[in-house]
Amino acid sequence: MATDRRKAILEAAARVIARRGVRGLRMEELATEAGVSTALLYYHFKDRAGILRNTLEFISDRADRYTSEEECADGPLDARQELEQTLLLEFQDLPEVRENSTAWGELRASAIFEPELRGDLAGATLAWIHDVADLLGRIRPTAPAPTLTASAERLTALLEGLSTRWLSGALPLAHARELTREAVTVELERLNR
Amino acid sequence: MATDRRKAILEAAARVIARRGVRGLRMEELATEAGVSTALLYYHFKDRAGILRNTLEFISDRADRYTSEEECADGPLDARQELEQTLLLEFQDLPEVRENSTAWGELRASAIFEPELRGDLAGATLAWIHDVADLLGRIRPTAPAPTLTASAERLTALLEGLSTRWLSGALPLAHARELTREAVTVELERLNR
DNA sequence: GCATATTGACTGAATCTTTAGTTAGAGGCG
DNA sequence: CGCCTCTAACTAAAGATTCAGTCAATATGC
Repeated sequence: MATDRRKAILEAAARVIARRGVRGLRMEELATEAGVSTALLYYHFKDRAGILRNTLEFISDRADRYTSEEECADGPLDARQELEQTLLLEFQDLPEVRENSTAWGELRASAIFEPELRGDLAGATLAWIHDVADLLGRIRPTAPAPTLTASAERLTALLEGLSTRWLSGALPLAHARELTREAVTVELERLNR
Repeated sequence: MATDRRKAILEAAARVIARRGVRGLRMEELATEAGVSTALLYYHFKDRAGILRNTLEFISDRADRYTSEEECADGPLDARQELEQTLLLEFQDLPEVRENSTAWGELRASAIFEPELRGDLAGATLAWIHDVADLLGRIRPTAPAPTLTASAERLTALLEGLSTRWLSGALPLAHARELTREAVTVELERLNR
C-alpha cells in the first residue's frame, strides 16, 4: 500500500488499452509500461480478466470526475452552454479523455460478443441519455418528455459514432466538435415545434 | 476463377467476424468455416491482415448491392423515400444485413488500433457520405454543398452509433428505425434555412 | 494424337512466435 | 525469524505462418 505499484499498474493499463484496445492488451507490455515485472501483475490481480475489470472500474471513476466539472471563468453557464459543454467534453485531445473514450468504445464493441457486459453498459447509457434529456428539457421547458428523450438518444448515439470516427483517424477533432455543435442546434430547432 | 474458393473464404470471414469479432477471428476457425485448409488462406491472401482488408472490401461491395435495390411495388420512389429507404436498410433482422453491420462495426472499431485498415475504411465511408449528401441534394436542390455534406456526415455517424447499440442489444430494432426517420426529418428541416 | 513440361489450386504437417500464467526464491524490514 | 513485495526465469499451449509436396488441367514440341 505504501509505494502503490497497484495504482501504477491500473494507470498503465488505461494507457495501454487506449493504445492497443482491450483485446490488444498484453501482460508483458503492461508490465513494461508500469515499470514492473509480469509476475507482479499476478500478485496484485488474479488474472488478466481481473486486471480488465479493475481497470474499467478505475477508468469510469475517473470519467465521472472530469464530466462533472461545471465551472467557468465568467460565472455559471446557462443550460444551452452546459449541454454543449457536456457533449464536447468527449472531444478533447487529452490523454485521459482519449483513454476514456477508447475504453468506452471498446466496451460497447465488446458487448456485441460478450453479453455479460451488457448490463452495466445499458445502465450507464440510460443514465447518460437521461442527463442529456434533462438539459434539453431545461432549454425547452414546453417540449414533451418522449420527444426530449428521442433527441437525447440521437445526440448520444451521434456522439458515439463521431467518437469512433475520431479515434480511428477518420475525422479531425475540430470537425467532430463542429458537427456536434450543429447537431445541438438542429435538435433544439426541432424541439420548438 | 472457376470454383472460387476465394469468394468462399471471404464469405466465411464475414460470418466468422460477425460471430466472434475481428479480434476473435482465428485462421483455423476461418479455414474450417470455409471448408478449406489454413494454408489456402495464405495462398490467396498474404496474411491475416490481408484477409481483413479484403473482407472489408467484400463487405462494402455487398452493402452497395443490397443498398441500391431501388424498386417498389407502387412505381419509382422519390428522393426523400429513397433516402429513408437507404438508411433504414441497415436496420433489418436478416442474417446478411446483421452480418454486414456487425462486421462493419468491428472493422471500424479495429481501425482504432490497426492503422492498416484505415485507408479502405476511409474510402468506403467517404463514398457513403457522398451518396447520402447526393440524395439530400436532390431533395433540397438549393442547399449549399458543404451544408449537405455536414448533414450527411451526421446522418451516417448517427447510423453507426445506433447500429452498435442495436447489435449490442441496447436498442430495439423498431426504435432504431424510428429515431433514424426522425433524424432525416430534422436534418431536412435544417436544410430549408 | 500423344508423351512431356508447366502451372495454378490446394493440403497435411511441421515450425516459428506470441502469450497467459507459474515457480522458486531474493531483498527488506519490524 | 516471518511476512510482504517483488523479480528472473520458466512452461505450456494457442496461434500464425511456412514447407514440401499432390493433383488436375493446360500448354508445348513432335
